[in-house]
Amino acid sequence: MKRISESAVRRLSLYLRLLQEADAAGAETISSGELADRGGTTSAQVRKDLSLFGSFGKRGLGYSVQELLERIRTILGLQRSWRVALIGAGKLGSALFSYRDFEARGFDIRAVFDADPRKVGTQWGGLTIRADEEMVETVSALEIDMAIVAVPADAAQHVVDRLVKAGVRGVLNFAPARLKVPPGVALKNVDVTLELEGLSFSLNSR
Amino acid sequence: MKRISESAVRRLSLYLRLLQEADAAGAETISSGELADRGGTTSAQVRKDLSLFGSFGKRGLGYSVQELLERIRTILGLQRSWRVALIGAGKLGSALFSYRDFEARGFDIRAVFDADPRKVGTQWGGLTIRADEEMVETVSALEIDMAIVAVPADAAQHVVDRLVKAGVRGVLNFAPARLKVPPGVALKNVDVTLELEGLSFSLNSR
DNA sequence: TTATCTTTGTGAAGAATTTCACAAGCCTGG
DNA sequence: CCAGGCTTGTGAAATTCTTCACAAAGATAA
Repeated sequence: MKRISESAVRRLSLYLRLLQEADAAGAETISSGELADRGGTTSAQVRKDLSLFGSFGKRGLGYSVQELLERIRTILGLQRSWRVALIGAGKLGSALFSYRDFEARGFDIRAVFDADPRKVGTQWGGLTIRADEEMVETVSALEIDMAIVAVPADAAQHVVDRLVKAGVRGVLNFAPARLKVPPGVALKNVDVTLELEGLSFSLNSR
Repeated sequence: MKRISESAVRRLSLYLRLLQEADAAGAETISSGELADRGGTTSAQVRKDLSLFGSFGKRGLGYSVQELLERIRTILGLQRSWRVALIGAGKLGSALFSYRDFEARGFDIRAVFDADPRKVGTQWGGLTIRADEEMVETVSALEIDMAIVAVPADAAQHVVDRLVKAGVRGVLNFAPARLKVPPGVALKNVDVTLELEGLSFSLNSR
């Protein structure tokens, strides 16, 4: 299959959200133009993105909201739910954990780890925080698919190495560090400082 | 001046971090190849990125770490510090507020707002949480440059409208919503669900 | 000094992504 | 059934981004 660019995937994810809104608003069908307006892109872009995976629309009418929802869910692999581990029970970890929107979208946090012995054993909404040392064993046993890393930068690589050893195949990293993962493991970074610096650049060059 | 792509700016921001690490490790000079290895890109890319702004290196030797640090700081607008408002004193807001790395990088949180009357008046590390209603007045008075929006999706547009009215020129949005801002206001989105869905896509297509 | 090694800066080539533009298809109203 | 109005799907063009490849220049060693 043709290679799909990262930006195309992001946009699909965005369309999914827009479709859910349209669905909640009771829309039966939606056109590429409407999706484009709401998503801040162009109708040609929307159609090209979708055409990478098939032709889902009806000429003259647009796309069935229900059908397109289902199609994009399938494309993104969201028909199933994913087992997620959260590493780091600090403030950020806590914020992410209680952001229960994840669950609604099929990302199911099944385990939480922290390096701090004082936190280990604490209950977080039905889960017991475990020690980092247990990570490899527990993550394997629970068949965790992906992990969210919310630890300090200097601990991140070590954590990721453990996760990889435990068979995790995707990592979402919040630590401001460039992590190394072997091929076959997907890695995404969220770096807030970097975003702020991007804003700084924009504000600076006017 | 030539248009600079967003990806180039992100990479500059990354080089800045790598240079700080190199500096801390005592390096005097660094080559495009070393930067590329550490940053996960290519040496040609590094040189192209830098050449957008001038020629800072010495052939045969590389770049002076100190000088390049300074140059990139200038390019990104980080010689000055920026006045930042944080909107939303929930878990995420709290995590962001205590992430004091921002301050070290010149992003100075000067005001915190929340819609919940029970939180208003609370002290957060020297700052008093203010009511949303005060936003326009206070943000103008404090000459806030940019804002971090950490409120629920359905409140985000309203918040941003207020911020724009108050003269804010950059917004970093954490709410899962597509926000509208007038031209002249920079907007960046951090959307964790979208990143997770990107991972889901990767794991799904193997 | 000269030969060799390294690394930059940059046109030019190549690849990827986005936009254009239009034929073809479907719907509605008459 | 036909005409008019929309909207898709998609080659082709345009644009943007990345990689190549090499001359030029500084460093080093003898």
